[in-house]
Amino acid sequence: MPTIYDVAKKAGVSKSSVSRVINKRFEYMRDDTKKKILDAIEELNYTPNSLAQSLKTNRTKVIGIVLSDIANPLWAELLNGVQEECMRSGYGLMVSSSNEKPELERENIAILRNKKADGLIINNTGQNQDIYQDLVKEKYPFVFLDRTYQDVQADSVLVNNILGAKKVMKHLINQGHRRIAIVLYPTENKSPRIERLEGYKQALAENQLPFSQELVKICAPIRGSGIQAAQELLSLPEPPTAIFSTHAFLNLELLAAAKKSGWHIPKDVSIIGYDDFPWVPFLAPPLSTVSQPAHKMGVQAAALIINKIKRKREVKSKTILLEPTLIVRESCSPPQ
Amino acid sequence: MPTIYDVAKKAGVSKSSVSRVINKRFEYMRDDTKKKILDAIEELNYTPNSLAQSLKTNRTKVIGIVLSDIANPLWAELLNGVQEECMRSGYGLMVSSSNEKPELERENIAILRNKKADGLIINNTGQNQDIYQDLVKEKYPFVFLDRTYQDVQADSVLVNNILGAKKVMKHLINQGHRRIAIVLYPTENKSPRIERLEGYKQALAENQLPFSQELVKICAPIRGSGIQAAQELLSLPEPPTAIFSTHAFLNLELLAAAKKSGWHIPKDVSIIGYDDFPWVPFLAPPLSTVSQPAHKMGVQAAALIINKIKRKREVKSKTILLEPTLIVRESCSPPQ
DNA sequence: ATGAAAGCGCTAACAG
DNA sequence: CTGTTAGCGCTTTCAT
Repeated sequence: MPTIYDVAKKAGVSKSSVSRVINKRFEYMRDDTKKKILDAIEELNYTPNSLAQSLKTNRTKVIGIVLSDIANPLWAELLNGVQEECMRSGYGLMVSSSNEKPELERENIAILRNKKADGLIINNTGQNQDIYQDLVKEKYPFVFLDRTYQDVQADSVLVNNILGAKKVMKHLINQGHRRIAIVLYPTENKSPRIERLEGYKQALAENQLPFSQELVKICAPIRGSGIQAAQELLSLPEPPTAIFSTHAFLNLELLAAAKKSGWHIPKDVSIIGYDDFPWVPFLAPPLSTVSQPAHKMGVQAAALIINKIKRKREVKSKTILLEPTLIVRESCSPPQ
Repeated sequence: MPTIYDVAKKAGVSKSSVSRVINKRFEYMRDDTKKKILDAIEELNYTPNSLAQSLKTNRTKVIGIVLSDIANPLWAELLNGVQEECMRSGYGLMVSSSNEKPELERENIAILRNKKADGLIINNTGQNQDIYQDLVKEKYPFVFLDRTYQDVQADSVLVNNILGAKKVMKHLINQGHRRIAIVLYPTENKSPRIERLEGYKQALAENQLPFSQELVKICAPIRGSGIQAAQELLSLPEPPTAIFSTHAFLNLELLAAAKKSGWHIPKDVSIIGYDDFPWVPFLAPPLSTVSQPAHKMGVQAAALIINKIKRKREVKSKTILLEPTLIVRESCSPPQ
């Protein structure tokens, strides 16, 4: 690989001049030297060594993202948006996944920092407050994605989960449902989970419906827990007429439970889920869901962090709150 | 951030000794100096600057992956495997997606190379032979993932697509189907597409069934083309009794066509698809599909490239061929 | 068993 | 307008 020195030699100038060309500092440069250098670069097929540049300038033009669960197809869409925006701005993207494990999140953040990512997008596990605080303290640029963390003063790109839950509840209540259950994973400081539950509660209160603890099912974060939850709900003396699923995995487990137990959806019980995907219209039955703008979230998060990297000056921390959309299909009907 | 010099000063030794500790070259080091240095590192909370290390050693401990379409959920699973293996070996992972566009693939590979990724995993678009050749010529370590490229002598991690197609065909033929259609995207040098079609043809030949061009539907790589293909097939004077879909997106479009046109699957036509996901059992009807070991593919590809990076010596290029599995559900039945 | 010194490829004062 | 110089933080001979 040719170096800046080779170019300088071939063009008959100093390295400084070549460096000026690389960095487009043409202000005081004569056109003919510029041309000589450009020609030499062309001829040698030279590209600056970004490692050397980064060492010198302390900027890598790489951002890192820590996902909580890369297996969730929502993130695939989101990653697409992030990657798009990165390319647009000439940034590279390092990806990692914590699989909801706090230790892995720590490790991933450490790796990304060690590789000198200019900034981080963090879909936090909610279990590493000290690290998030450190980042703030050291003014390491980062944004929270999809999940915020209350005691940490940082930029975030979020979807309004209270609103999402309320849209769900409004739809069900309008259909005449009065006993509505919610299934969710343990909240564990994860803001979307907390807020969806909160939206559920608020909607009940606003409609003068009683809150009943037995209709709130916290599912262990393992496969199959949603099936059991559904079965328990439907075995209640006074079972719910509708179930609000707060997670894409749980959506499927509710369908599995119905299949297993022979319930008809929506005749026996209405189901409404979270997260929409291209295959959701073809499920049995086509599921009504809350759709989140994943791609847009990705673009915005990337744009935000890149912007933050560029102008390092203290800006008041900013939250971008996107709106979810309720998509009505055939999995809900008025209760019998 | 403390540098190696700070550690040396605090420990009262030279930078060389600190470097030896960082790189675990303890052979000739007295235990007490080792301890002094370790203590200083601890105390200062020092981590070596990986940019400086990389500049010196020409290794970044980063690998890059170029996906052809990050939106396909198959890659989410695969990425998970890649990322796992990367962490295990202490490698960072840079991700990009070409969205099947050759120019984007070029650009992504260029970016990854510029960032000095030690090796590349390429899910190629099949349209950039010159670049793949360059990589080989320059001995830049890379492996092809899921798609190989015939004229390029490189390592690959693949799934046996001929076998996949044959398993599909065997299942259908055993059920009594004689007119079986295949829908696919333009082959465009993409080995899985070529091979699935090839497997289809071979299976016909081996079972003394005629090959009929009208039963092969090449769909434009845009949304909705599969719907039209299905409608054309079913409007044939002698329509197929079964359709083999070779792509996860087309699976859904066939279901959409059925829904739109009121066909019952499998009564009116049997459908069998490619790629299995957690939601496939809940589709209407539960789709029989070919399942590919995506996670395993990711792990193997990462392991292969990391291995290749480590021992640079010329090794004969290696292909790992994994087996797909046919999962039978309810979307196929003997023809009427 | 340890240190001195050169240099990876680049940028950025500072001179001139 | 352009070149000289001094590093960025590390590794690696080569001495001792």
